[in-house]
Amino acid sequence: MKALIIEDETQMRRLLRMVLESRGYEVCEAADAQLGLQEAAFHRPDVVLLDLGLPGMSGIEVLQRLREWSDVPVLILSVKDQESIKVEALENGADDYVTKPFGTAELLARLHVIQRRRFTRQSPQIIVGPLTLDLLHHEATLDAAPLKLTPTEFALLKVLAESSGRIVTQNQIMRQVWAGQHGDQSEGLRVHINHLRNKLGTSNPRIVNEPGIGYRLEMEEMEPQITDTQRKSGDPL
Amino acid sequence: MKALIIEDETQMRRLLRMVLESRGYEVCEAADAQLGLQEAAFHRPDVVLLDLGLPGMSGIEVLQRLREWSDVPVLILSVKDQESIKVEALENGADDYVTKPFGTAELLARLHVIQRRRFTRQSPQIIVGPLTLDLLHHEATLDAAPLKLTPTEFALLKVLAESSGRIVTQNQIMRQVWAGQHGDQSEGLRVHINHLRNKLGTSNPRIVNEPGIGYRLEMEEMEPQITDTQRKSGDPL
DNA sequence: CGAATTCTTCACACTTTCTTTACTCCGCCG
DNA sequence: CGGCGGAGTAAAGAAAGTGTGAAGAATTCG
Repeated sequence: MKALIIEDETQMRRLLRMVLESRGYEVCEAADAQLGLQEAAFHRPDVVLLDLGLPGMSGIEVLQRLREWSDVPVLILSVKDQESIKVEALENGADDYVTKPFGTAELLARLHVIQRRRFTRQSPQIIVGPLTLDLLHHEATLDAAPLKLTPTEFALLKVLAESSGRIVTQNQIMRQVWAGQHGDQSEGLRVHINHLRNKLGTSNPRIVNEPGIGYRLEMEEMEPQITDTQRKSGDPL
Repeated sequence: MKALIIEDETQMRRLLRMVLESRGYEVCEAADAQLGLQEAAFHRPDVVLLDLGLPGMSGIEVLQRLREWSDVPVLILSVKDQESIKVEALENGADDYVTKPFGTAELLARLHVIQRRRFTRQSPQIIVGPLTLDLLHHEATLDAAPLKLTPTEFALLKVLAESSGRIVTQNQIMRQVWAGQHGDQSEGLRVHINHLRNKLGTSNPRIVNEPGIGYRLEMEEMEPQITDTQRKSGDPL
């Protein structure tokens, strides 16, 4: 996943690059509007971060030029918090708008959102936080980095992600992943769960075990709203 | 611009016709699968709206029959919202998918997109790095040097190049390259992949295999992707 | 018709993935 | 404490998928 940063301040460019690369993006930079358009044409990024306060050509104009030939998602960065400028940028085809200074969490979240919006027009996907499963192409990405999954692992993760947050019983998993052949118990399942956990890493969407029942794909760090109604309703199986 | 509606419910047909005609489409209708294929052959529409829930022949089968001789953009209509059905339709050559009930605005927007995509896709050539496929003349060049490809090899490379960088399922390849004939599995595919790899040489656009899934035409070096190695949860931000 | 090209089929070595096995860990309950 | 059942982990064997060369069919073309 390639990201292009169009930003004149070196300091800010370096910060953005670090943030993005830590999430698996391939980053290229441009220090002014002219270079930015060239880089966009050459590298064909999957997302553009555009500063409005560029010297020379205005950010809005860059956006207009870009939109003449590209539909790449564009996230606007600016110190200006005026509504009129937001509106102008969005009307010219920007996908979202972040005001400096901003938190890296917010930046990444908004990046996620705009990429998701673009992508879901293309092919059916299952999205759980930073995890994305492209069912048509059998591709999985975590943050912006591709995840290399075997067919069984993909099918397994798909089952978990389809009902993410809820428990999936071992029987359900066995039936959906190993359709057709039944009879043998969940012996190999634990192994594949283990492989998946390793590939998913220790953070974000985690596969948690509900002893005696099955597994659940859960996001931490989200709103920790613990309600009684939130808990699993009777799963009769 | 002619549109063909293949839909059994009279109510829905009337609605679609109204929506489309209000936008200047020339509309013809078919109430079942058999008629739909006849109409498609006779009127040669520029876009087809196909309901999956037809009596008799399944929508998927209509799509397959249609794809044996036509590249017309097809927009699937269905009440079913299951991901697997979406995938099946898209793998069989559908261009997009709308779930009933839908807003007319969304319908028209998606129609726009798939027609534009067809046109740009049928633009004379596909370019992937140093590789160029001239679809009109069935010629391929690599680094300005002509590539001598057999018809099958060209079709195969075309499928891969059309979604370059992404995985193309073996099913997708089989259906697009050996359209019409079904039944035999990917036996000869491996041989042609091999031939293509030899002709492409060892350098830039490479055909990489995703075991159990399919193939992908990729450029440049892959960034270190996440495999079995553990990821760190601590983000240095 | 014959020759060249192209496609398919097959055999076999090789790689990746899946399953099986064996062991460990942890919480539970007597 | 110590056995028990469910789960996590690692490694080895089994299975499935893939790469490759060559030979025979099918096709095209002169």
